[in-house]
Order: sequence, then structure tokens, then C-alpha cells
Amino acid sequence: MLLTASTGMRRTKQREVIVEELTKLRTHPSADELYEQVRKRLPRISLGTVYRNLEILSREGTIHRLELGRSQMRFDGELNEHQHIRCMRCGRVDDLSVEAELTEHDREIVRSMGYRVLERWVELVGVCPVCRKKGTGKRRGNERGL
Amino acid sequence: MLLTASTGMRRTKQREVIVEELTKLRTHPSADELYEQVRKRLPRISLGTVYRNLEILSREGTIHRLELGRSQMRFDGELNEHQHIRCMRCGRVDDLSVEAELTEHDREIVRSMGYRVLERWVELVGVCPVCRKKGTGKRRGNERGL
DNA sequence: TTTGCTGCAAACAATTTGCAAACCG
DNA sequence: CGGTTTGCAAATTGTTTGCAGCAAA
Repeated sequence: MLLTASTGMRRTKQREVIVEELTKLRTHPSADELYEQVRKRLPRISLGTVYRNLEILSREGTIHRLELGRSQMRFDGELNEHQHIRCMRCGRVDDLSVEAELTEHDREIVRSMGYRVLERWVELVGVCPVCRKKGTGKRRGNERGL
Repeated sequence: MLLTASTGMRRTKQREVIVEELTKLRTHPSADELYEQVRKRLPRISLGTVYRNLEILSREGTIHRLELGRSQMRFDGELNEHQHIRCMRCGRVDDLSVEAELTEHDREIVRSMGYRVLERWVELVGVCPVCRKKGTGKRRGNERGL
């Protein structure tokens, strides 16, 4: 496991197993699913511990938190609108119009997986101008820019 | 407002105002934000009514529910992984490797908006092979396929 | 008059937090 | 030892649901 020194993070059995099982699973598990998996090796671990570690580990850049699940749903009166840019700090969502069409090759991949695609969702995640002015605040481990 | 006839939907003041305010707001409001807005015109409306209407209206295709907010967060031990395909019926998420690079023109647009982009998220939403076999179930208003 | 719809409150589900004990360095 | 981390339980937050009365069609 990376990052134990400078960050003040400690190496605990729980954290170790959480990372191991998460790396092993290739299913993008939810916190709860991962909890069930980890529990097979550490029956007395609590769900809260799993949540706390996922939070810390993703902040340190050891794991990745799929930002698709922001806690709130959002609605739009405009139909056929699937491109947005979202601020990861304040949750603000703005419209966007970028290309990102699927190639025929892409379609073929999807077909071969047996999926029927109904929506294409392109979302850029970043920091909005307002939050950028407010200064850094809580930064992610691997902030690089695209 | 569309769709009142065949669907058995009724035209109520609440529904009318909800659609009006949602169309007026260009901010992709959360249910709660929309509730606050609607309350200025209908002070006695309940949050439950707003939720129920958003559900009905999006099922009928009058508004769009941004699927970015599925209720659970998901985690990944693999970093730099941002392309997925998700089943809208069962929530299953599979890896995917499609193009969808940003063009230089796209980058310019984003820059001009003042955003700093840290993640590019491409998600295809559809129906997975398992759910397709299970048959149609609850269908969306405007299912077309991409 | 027949359902669908509403307000209200209670129920749920995912996640977070307070606290005292246990543990890492 | 001193600060982190843990297990547990209670608290929060966003969303859904049961119900009795109200109101469109």
C-alpha cells in the first residue's frame, strides 16, 4: 500500500484488506458490496470503517471514487441533453456542448457486450470558476488536469 | 404541458408550476432546489409532491432526469478509469473502452467557461444482457437506441 | 363519481459522525 | 505515550411511501 509516511496515515489490517479486496474485485463495488467482501476476512469490521477508509484512500489517490454517484439527483426541463460539466467541490452543473461521438468501432464493442445503449452521457468533472477563486481547499491526491 | 390524455395524467396546478419553474431554471436543479423555487408560488406544496411529479414527468418523457445521481457511490481500485456502461434497470456497471477524446475546440470551450477539468467521464446508459432477457419491464417514454 | 393527486408524516437507504476503547508507530 | 483508527450506535440526508381528504375529468 502506498502513502503511509508523510500523510500520517497508519497501516491497519482493515485498511490493508479493504484495498486488497477492492483491487481484486473488478466490479466497481458499492461500499456495501465491498463491506460484504471484506467481512469474509474480517468478520468484526464495521461498515463505518469501510466508508471512512474509502473516503481517506480516495482523497490520498490510492483508489478512485466514481463520481457518477453524487448524492442528489438532478433534473432538466430540456430533453436530449447529456453533456455537462460538474464542479466536484460545490456540485454546480453547467451545460456543455462537446463532440465525443461514438465511433463505429465503439458501437461494435458495445454490441458484443450485449448491451442496448439508450443514453450517452459525457460528463466532465472539475472545479468551477467560483470554487477556483475560493482557493484550493481540500485537494485530491492526483490532480493533474486534462 | 404535453401528455395529459392517453396517459391518465391530470393537469394540476402543482404539476404545471413544477414544469414551468424547471423549464425556467437553467441550472439542473436538485429536487430540493426546485422545491424551494416552486414554493414561492405555491407555499403549501410538499416536497413529496415535487418528488412524485419529477418521477412521473420523467417517466412520461416531459422532463429529463440526469442519471448521474444513482443513489450509491461506487469505488474502483484501478485509477484513471473513467469509461463505463451502466444498466439503468439493475445498476450493473461494466468497464468499457471507447474513444471520446476531447477535441482542441472542446478544450477551448471549457477553458472559456473558467472550469479546470480533472476528470472526463463517459458513461453509456442502457440495458444489460441479463435485463434484456428478462423482458421489457418498465420502459421509458422515448426509448430510441443509439 | 371515479380515480388520480395532494399534504403530511413516517419509513427507508446510503452515508456520516460522536465517542470510548484499541492500536500503530 | 499520543494521535489514528476502530466498532458501535445514533444522526443526517435524500428519497419514497401509506393514508385520508381533495379535486380533475
